[in-house]
Amino acid sequence: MRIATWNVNSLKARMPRVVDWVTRFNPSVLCIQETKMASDAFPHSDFEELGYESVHNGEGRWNGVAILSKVGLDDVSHGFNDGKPDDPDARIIWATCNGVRIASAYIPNGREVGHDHYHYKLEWLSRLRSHLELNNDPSENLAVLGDFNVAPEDRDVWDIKSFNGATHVSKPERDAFYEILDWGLVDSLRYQCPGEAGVYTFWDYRQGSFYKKMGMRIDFILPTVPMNEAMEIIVVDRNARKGEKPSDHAPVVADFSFS
DNA sequence: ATGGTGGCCTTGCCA
Repeated sequence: MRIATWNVNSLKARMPRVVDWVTRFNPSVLCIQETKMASDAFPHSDFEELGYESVHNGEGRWNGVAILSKVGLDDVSHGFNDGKPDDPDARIIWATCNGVRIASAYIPNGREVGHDHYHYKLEWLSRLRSHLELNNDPSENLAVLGDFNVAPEDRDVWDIKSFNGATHVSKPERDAFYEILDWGLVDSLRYQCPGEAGVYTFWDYRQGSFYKKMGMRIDFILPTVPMNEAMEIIVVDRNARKGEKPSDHAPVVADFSFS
């Protein structure tokens, strides 16, 4: 079972790249973030032609998350089931594919430390942890995939000194990220590459960041401990950041073999 | 060189 996540930064603008990537990598499940697309505009039929069922939680101009699957797409839900008011943004969608509970998540950016949006980000991460506690079990096959907008360690950014006082690396954000892992999820790329630095999933469009290797590792595949045991390989396809009209994020893709 | 890009549509805001 091949599972992937990709923040496409507008599915409308990225559709040719997404179709090309899906055709070549043939994932069983692809989690997409930042569709920036209204619900009625989602190209379900184009994905159906490629062999995928699809579900989308969209709002239009911003955010928007989707799951494509070749291996079933059941028990779909949007947002959090935690007894609190609905999240106003379309930032997470859940489905069960081949017996694996999957989430495609786009965590708020935060904008600036101390900004209202930063507090919303911390609250959002806390709600994700609560949702998992209330609705799931860490012994099941489950994976949260997506753009977390958090770099958990200093080596997950190109130069920590450039991030003094910045979002994505602040202690409250990192603590909130590790609170989610502490429920029973594994940073699977870090697990496979415990000694690596310079493995990134995002490079800003500005400043020629990609060519200068000024990246950040902020997109993750986070399986439960038992599911992580079934992982065979995980890679970042940084080739997807090259060429014509790339997203500013690269896909992360992992293979799992369930006995 | 004190800005750089890209995407959306609210031609400013967001990342």
